[in-house]
Order: sequence, then C-alpha cells, then structure tokens
Amino acid sequence: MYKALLHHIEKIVTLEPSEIDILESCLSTSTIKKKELVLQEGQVCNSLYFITKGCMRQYIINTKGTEQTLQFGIENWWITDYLSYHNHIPSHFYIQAVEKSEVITIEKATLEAILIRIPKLERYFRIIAQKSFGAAQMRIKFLFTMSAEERYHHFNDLHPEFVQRVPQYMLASYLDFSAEFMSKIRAGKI
Amino acid sequence: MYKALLHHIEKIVTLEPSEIDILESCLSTSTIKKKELVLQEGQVCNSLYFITKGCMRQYIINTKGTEQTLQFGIENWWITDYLSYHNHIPSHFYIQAVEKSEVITIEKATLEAILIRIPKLERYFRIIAQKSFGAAQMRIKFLFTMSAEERYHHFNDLHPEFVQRVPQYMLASYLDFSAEFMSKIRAGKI
DNA sequence: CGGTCTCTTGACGGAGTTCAAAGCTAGTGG
DNA sequence: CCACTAGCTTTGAACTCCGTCAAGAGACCG
Repeated sequence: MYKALLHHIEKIVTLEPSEIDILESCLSTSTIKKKELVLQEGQVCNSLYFITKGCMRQYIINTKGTEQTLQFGIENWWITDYLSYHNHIPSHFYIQAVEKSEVITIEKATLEAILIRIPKLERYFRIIAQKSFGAAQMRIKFLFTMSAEERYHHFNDLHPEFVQRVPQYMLASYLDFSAEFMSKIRAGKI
Repeated sequence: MYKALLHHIEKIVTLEPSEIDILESCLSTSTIKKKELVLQEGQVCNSLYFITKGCMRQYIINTKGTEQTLQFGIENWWITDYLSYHNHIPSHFYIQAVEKSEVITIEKATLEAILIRIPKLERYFRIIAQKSFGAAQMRIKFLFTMSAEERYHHFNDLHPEFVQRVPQYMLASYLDFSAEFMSKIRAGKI
C-alpha cells in the first residue's frame, strides 16, 4: 500500500488517476530489519527511500571508530545520500534501520523514468529537497549557537515522543556530544 | 547579461530558444554593495538569488551578539532561505554581500510563473536543491569529525583562493571556532 | 538465566573560549 | 595623497565545557 506516499505527494501536487496508476506500478515496499543497512560507506547510493513505518538513520564512523548519527528519518520522510546519488561517487554514509521499518524504495533508473512520464513529480521532489536543505541549515544553526545542554532540551521540547524511540547514545551523537555527557544532563548534574 | 545563469541551467536541462526568451524577460540583475543586506532576520524571504559576480554569505547573530557565518556563496551559486521562502515565516538568517556583488534576483511570484511556463526548470531547481542538501550533509559531517585545526586545513586545501577573499573572522565563524583561535592555527602555535 | 548492549558516575585532562591589550591594515574624507 | 580612524588580526593568560577512560549497574534478547 502506497497511501502514505500518495498522500504526501498530493499535499504538494495533484495527480491524475492515470498518473497514480503509473506511479504505483513502479513502486515496491520492503521491510528492513532493525540494524539492517540499506547503504554502506563506499557504496554508490542508487535509491531514494521513503519511510512508511519505523525509523531510519544516516550515520558515519568517525576516526575513533564510533558511530555518529547525522540524520534521523521517521514516517513520511525521505532518506538518501543525494551527493552519491547524483555524482555516482562512493557514499560517506551508512543508512540503517533504527527499528524494524518499512520503506518504499525507488531506484535511480526507475525514478528517472517516472519523472519523464509524470513531470509534475519534478515539482514534488524539488520542494521536498528545498525544504530538506532549509532544515539542514537550521540544524547547523542550532549546532553553532547552542551549548550541549541547550541542544538536548531544545530537541526534547520539539520531539518529546522521539526521544523515547531511539537509544540515547544515538541521540547524543546526533546532538554532537558524548553518551556520558548526555547521561549527566539527564541526571541534572550539569 | 544572463549568460552565466543560462549556462548553469543548460548543464542540467536544455532550453528551447523561445524558453530562453521567456526566462530572460523575467530576470533582472542588481548590484549589491559590500556589507549590504538582501535579507534580514525576522523578514520573510521572498526571493532566490543567483550570484553572477562577487561573494555573498548567510549568517546569524548568536546570543553573544557575534555574527556567525553559516554559508558562503560565490559565482554561480544560489543563495536563499528556503524555509522562510516556502513556509512564509520570518527568517532566522541574514544574507549579505561580503564584497561588491552582482546577483540575479527571482521573486517568488515570478518564479512560480516561470515554472508554470517552463516546467523543465522544475528539474533544474530540483537537482540544485538536492545537491545543496547533499553538500549541507557533508558540511555537518566535517563539523562532527574534524578538529578545529583539521577543518581549517581541509578548507584551505579545498578552496585556497577563497581564503584570500573573505575576512578571517568570517571564515573562522564558518568553520565554527573563534577568530583568535584561527590566528593561532595560522601562526602554527597549535 | 547468562552475555552482550546500554546507561550511569566520577576523576582527570585538553581543545578551544574569553578577555584584554597591542599591532596592523584599509578605507575615507579633508 | 596623506592622515586618521575604525575594523581586523595577533598574543598570552586564565578558564570552562565537554571528552575520555574506567568501572559498575541495568536491561534486554536469545
């Protein structure tokens, strides 16, 4: 069932029934097990992933060998490495399921074909990408202007339900501080 | 003269002569004086800016009252606040000319009209936005994984000519450390 | 249950900040 | 075209936020 994606698209562009048929005939869903990877560092990213259920994350392994989360994605979010996707270069990132998830995968060749048959979707993907870029800029702003403790409280206020969903060490790395420090913030020892 | 923009577009989509006419009739260039702002915090961002000459930057003023640069843009780059642009909300950012610059400004209403007359351009702007988002993700990666000194050398290696062009305190804030610390790195005192 | 993840706590250390003051540089007006 | 001033850069000392390490306590899954 592709309702979630169709609904997401229809908030931005209106599709004809025939276009919905074309689109649906090109899509497929898959279930990703917890901790399973859909992209690894060094691989070229050849797909876009739309999350219909669960939670995914994009992470790197830093020089100390620790995983560091750059981005989370939940229901109704797209996740991918656009730089690897567009330039056919090895990705710097891993993309992994944080919990058991369901995603709609669109491979590059399929997407190119869909975009030619339904040019309207160019608009949809343009707006998604522009908003994602805007969100990334805000993320950089928060990383720049807030202390570790402020980032934690800010994120907690904005996404209280989400904090329950992911292991604390992943959230700590996303907010760019150590798991130990997060523990101290939560205990009010700062 | 819109050659730079047309050339930039034609690297991604091919325009008919008639489409070029339409596009050109909708564009206008303007000169931005050094230090002049095209967007201020609190204002709704209603335009995209394509830089044909010079250098612009997007910055914020942090809680200590210091300017912090989030992004630079030079010739053939787009600069704007997409979040403010799409959601009609007050911007968190300033956009300013670092040096005397020339930009092609496209206002939102104009762009919407152009995109309806030349749907091909949706594709152009999609790809631009996706690549920008990818670049922002890489930026976050570098901020996460490198020390201040490594960020400086990395940037210096990648954009040696650019370092000459902007004041050091702007570059220091872009790389997320203090101007004093940058001075020490350059002097080799670290 | 047993072992492997995950979270907590405290001691110590270091990368980078802040503050203050002096030295430079470049733009501007006379 | 020079002099003056505001803005930019450098330096050093003191400080601080947060990381690292190590060890123990939970918690969750097979």
